[in-house]
Order: sequence, then structure tokens, then C-alpha cells
Amino acid sequence: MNLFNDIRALVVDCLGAMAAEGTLPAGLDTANVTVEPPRDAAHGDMATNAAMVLAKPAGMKPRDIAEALAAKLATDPRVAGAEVAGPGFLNLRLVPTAWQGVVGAALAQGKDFGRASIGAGVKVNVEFVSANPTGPMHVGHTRGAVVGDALASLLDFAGYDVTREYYINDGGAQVDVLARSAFERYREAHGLSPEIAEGLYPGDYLIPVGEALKAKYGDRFLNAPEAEWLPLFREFSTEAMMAMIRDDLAALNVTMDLYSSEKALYGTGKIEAAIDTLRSKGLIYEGVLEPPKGKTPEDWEPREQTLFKSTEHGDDVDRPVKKSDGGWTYFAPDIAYHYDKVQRGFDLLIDIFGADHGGYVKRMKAAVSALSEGRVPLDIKLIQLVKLFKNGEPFKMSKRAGTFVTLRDVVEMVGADVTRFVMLTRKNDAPLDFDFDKVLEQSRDNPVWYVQYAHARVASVLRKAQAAGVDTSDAALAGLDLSSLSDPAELALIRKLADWPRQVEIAARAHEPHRVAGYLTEIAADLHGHWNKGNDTPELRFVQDDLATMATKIALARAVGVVISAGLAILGVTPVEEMR
RNA sequence: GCACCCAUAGCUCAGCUGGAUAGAGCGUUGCCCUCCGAAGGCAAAGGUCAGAGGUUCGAAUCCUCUUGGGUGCGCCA
Repeated sequence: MNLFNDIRALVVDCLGAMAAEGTLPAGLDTANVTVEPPRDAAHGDMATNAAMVLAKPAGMKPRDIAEALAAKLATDPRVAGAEVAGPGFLNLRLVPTAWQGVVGAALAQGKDFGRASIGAGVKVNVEFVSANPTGPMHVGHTRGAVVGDALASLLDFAGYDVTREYYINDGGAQVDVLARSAFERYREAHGLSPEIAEGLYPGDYLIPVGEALKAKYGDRFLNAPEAEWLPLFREFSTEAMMAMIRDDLAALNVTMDLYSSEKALYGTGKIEAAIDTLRSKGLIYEGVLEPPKGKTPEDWEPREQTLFKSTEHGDDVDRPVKKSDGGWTYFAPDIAYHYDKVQRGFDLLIDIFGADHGGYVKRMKAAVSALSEGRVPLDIKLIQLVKLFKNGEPFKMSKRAGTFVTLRDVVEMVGADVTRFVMLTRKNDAPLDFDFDKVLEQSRDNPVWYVQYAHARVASVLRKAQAAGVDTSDAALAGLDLSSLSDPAELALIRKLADWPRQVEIAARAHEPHRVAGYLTEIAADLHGHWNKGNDTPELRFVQDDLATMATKIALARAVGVVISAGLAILGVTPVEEMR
């Protein structure tokens, strides 16, 4: 149920009728017609730009169209008034029952209120985290994990068919480094002192891996040449790291649908097939790249390489797919992996990358564009840095990982719910400040607390109503006559509820889950504001002496609670019933 | 040198993918607080939306240039 869509449909119907009557030319494109809440509530309940959008193609004055449209709209029972304003805005006022119906719909649909269908029939793949399996997840990964997971939930709520996927970068040189690092811990487990050379991973988290290797292999590799143990140690430690990463994700309540392995692409011919597909389109050639202007690497020398003509698909320079030693560059398996996603039938691909991979965006888009013949869009969301603070001071910690703060550290300090919400309070491409004290603060300027407090207040009045003898089941509340919810303050709160389905669509279309957090903060503020009004105006309180009156007020409170918990569900945050 | 991201109130940031007089929190100032759930409430002040052009009925939003920050730039992922 989306009241704005309903009214927009009404507007489009009226425009169609006007065309049929000859008031408007036939065949006008109404795609740009919007129905939105006006910024200033004094302008009414909803405003449409229809007259202004259509004025030029219709060859008419905006006000003339608006007048005629107003007359048509006014005949609908939901419309209480329609008036032309400004350059040609049409401001609509709806009858109270139209708004009260939103409360009933929220109660009847519960957690599904606001569910949209804009993604119906669209298969989307959200690839996120994809951290190298060389250590525990740190804060940077955490933000990517939360954004990806929440975006996936949001798209699911908007009707998309969503797959959450993790691409394991287990095919490159860094897993050899991991194996060598584990070998040193393996030696350590045998009582030898490890030699953590420059470039190896120094973190303590490999100590148990070394012990496990000792338990599995005894001392047989202690003096063996690297070639004998490297493949075994690589596989063993990669699996150990992935187990740890899965645990980290579980601690954040992130569950992947699929883990795809880079290594598994080798030897299957998939990389060759992907490159051959590009070659068949004339996009692979042997050539020499120009050195970057202004900043030539010191060891630069011209070299002939196998190149992908990504410039044909919007990139700035062509990109190598093979190294000079004949091996694939990291780009090649990535191409194959994305080709695989295209072949699996996805209609939309989304990658969540760290901001330091920004330079990778164009080539990846070029590859997907080429491989899907432009059919499958690839959206890449770059995740900016998280700056940690404690008491306003920059925060550093080195517990188990050596030099960085891990996901585990954060979750243990503030909990998964707080971590997730805070990570979603900013746009993904803006830096985020995360203060361990502020996020736990009980105050107005802590959005997590503020939203949870609103939900707890709703739960509180529900308990009171139930104790007083009101049937507080959603079914009972949804069946009430809500026409007494007619105070301007109550209608304002209901308008906010009505905006929820709209916000879902906007956020889903923009692939921006942080908008949900913003909306929740707003509706929480509205609930608290309404609550405070009750202090001066007892008629507005949710708890009333008259049970029938209380039931209708409770219906409104519960509807707000339903929307808050639906929004929190998208963010992956558990709503609380009381604040303790 | 080139590419991408960013620039909005004193501070931290929203801004509905082009709409009407650009919003919120903190901070500041002034009142109120025997009130469903304390951890406050109401109100005021505060802006050349980095700058300059352009697109159009209309621009913080789109395009171009400039300034100032961040990130990246062949055989590392």
C-alpha cells in the first residue's frame, strides 16, 4: 500500500480522461509526473508537477492544465481539495479517512507494510565484503559488510530477487604469503622462534593455525623445502581464514547466499572462455601501453602485453589481462567471475568495494558492459573510511590482529545492532566517524538510541493498554474505526507513516540503504514530538481512560512501531521492547 | 599529468535521483519542566549551498571551467 503511488495513478488516470475528452493532446508522456509531499505542509498533503511537466509538450499554459486537472481530481472521493499554486503546482488535500486508512494498512500488513514491487522479476547480485582470506575482518570491511547486507535486504523488500555473494580472492600471491606466515607459526608450535619477515602477516590469529598444522602434519615439514608444504599450507590456512571470516560475519548477523572462489576459476577454462568472448568481439589485442603522464614509474619500460580494449566501453586506458610472464593479471579472473554472474542470469550486478579500489570501477564496468552486450548494469558502491574515536580522541587498538581494529573488537564493544545502525547513518561514499562512547550514549543526538527509544515507548504503551483490557493484537487494532484520529498532530504522524513505502522505493532505486536509517530517525523524532505534545495536551496521549479511545490511539502507536521494526529489519537491527 | 569521489549553518551532517521560503542534531541565546517512560520540552538567532558560467518554467541537485580536500594510476589483489 503506497498512498503516493495510488494518487499518482489517479492523476495519470485523470490526465488520460482529459486526453480522451480533448482537453489535452493524446499520447503525452506522463513518466515525469510526480506526486510528492510538499516541503511546506501548509501547501497541502500532496503536490503534483503534472501541469508543469506537460505544459510544453501539450503546448498549453501550466495553469490551464492545472485548473482542468484540479476539477477532475476533485471528483475522486479521496480528494478533499485541489488548488493551483505557484508556477503550476497542484496542491492536493486528502480526506482524513484516506490517511486513517494508512494506519489500518500498516496494522493489517505488519512487517510487509511498505514492501514494494519495483524490483519484481529482476534478479540482482550483491557482491560484498570479498575480503582477502588472509586475516580477520577489520572495521573497513565491517562497513562494507553492513552496507552490502542492508542494501540486499532493502532490495529484497522492494521486490527484487536478491543473491548475497562473497568472492574469495584466494588465487593470488597473497595466499602464498599467508601460507608462509602460517609456516612460521607452525615452526613456533614446535618450539622454534618464528621469523616473521617483512611482508609476512604478523598477526596473532595465525598462532592457532600453526598449532593446527602441527596437529595435522606433525614435524614432517619442519625442514622440508617450500615446494612440498606450500600448497598444503595454503589450502589449510585459507580455509582457516574463511572459517574465521564467516564467524566474524555471523557475529554481525550477515549471512551470504554464496561464496565464490577465485582459485576455483583456474583450470576450468572459465578465464580463457571469458577472454575469448572478449576476443570474439574484437576487444583483445597485443599492444604496448603508454606510461602514465606526469608520474612515470622509475622502472617503466615499454612492454607488449595482452590488453582488453576497455576504452571501447568507457574506460580511460586499455587494461592488461596478462602479465609479462604469461600469467593472468588479477583483472582476468575478475572478468571471468563477473562473466559468470552475467551467465547465471542476473539482470543487475552490484559490487561493494573499498574506496581505495575506486580506480578499478571503470574497467570492471567496461568488462561487464562488453560481456553482457550492455544488458546488465553494474553499480559499484565505494565504501569510505571509518574513523574510530573514543571520548572524542582518535582510537587505535592492537589486540589480536597486530595493527588494526577488528570487526570482532567493534562488535564486542558496542554490539552488532549498534554497529550496524551507525554504519548506515552516512552515505557509503562519505567518511564516517565512529565514536565508541557516543554510539552508546543515551541522548537525542545518538540516532540508534533515539530510534530504539521510540520503539520501546510504543511497546510500553501497548503493554499498558493490554493491562487495561484493550485487545492489542494487530488484527483487532486494524479492525477499528479510526476516524477519531483526526487531530492535526495525529494526521501529521500518519503522513509520516504514509511516506514509508515511498522512502523504500526511493532508497531501493538509489541503492542507498542509509536513507532508511535517516527515515527512521525522522519518524522517531515525530513520535517523540507527538509524545511530548501529550504532556500538554492529554487528548493526544496514547494511554487514555476510555478504552475505546485508547484503542484507536494505540493503533496509531502500534503502526509507528510496525514501521520502525520493518525499517530496522532492513538494516539488520533488532528492535528493543524496553530500554532497561 | 589523468581519472573517480567529495565541498551545504560555528561543528557533524540530511536534502526525496530537477520543484515552492535549503532542513535536523550539537553548540549559542531566551523561556518552560508536580507531564503515557527520567535519560527533557518550546522558541529564536545562525546560509553568496566552495567560486564562475551554462541548460529550463524552476538548479544545492544536471553540464563546463576554476579553487580546495580524499583515493587511485602496467607485470599487487
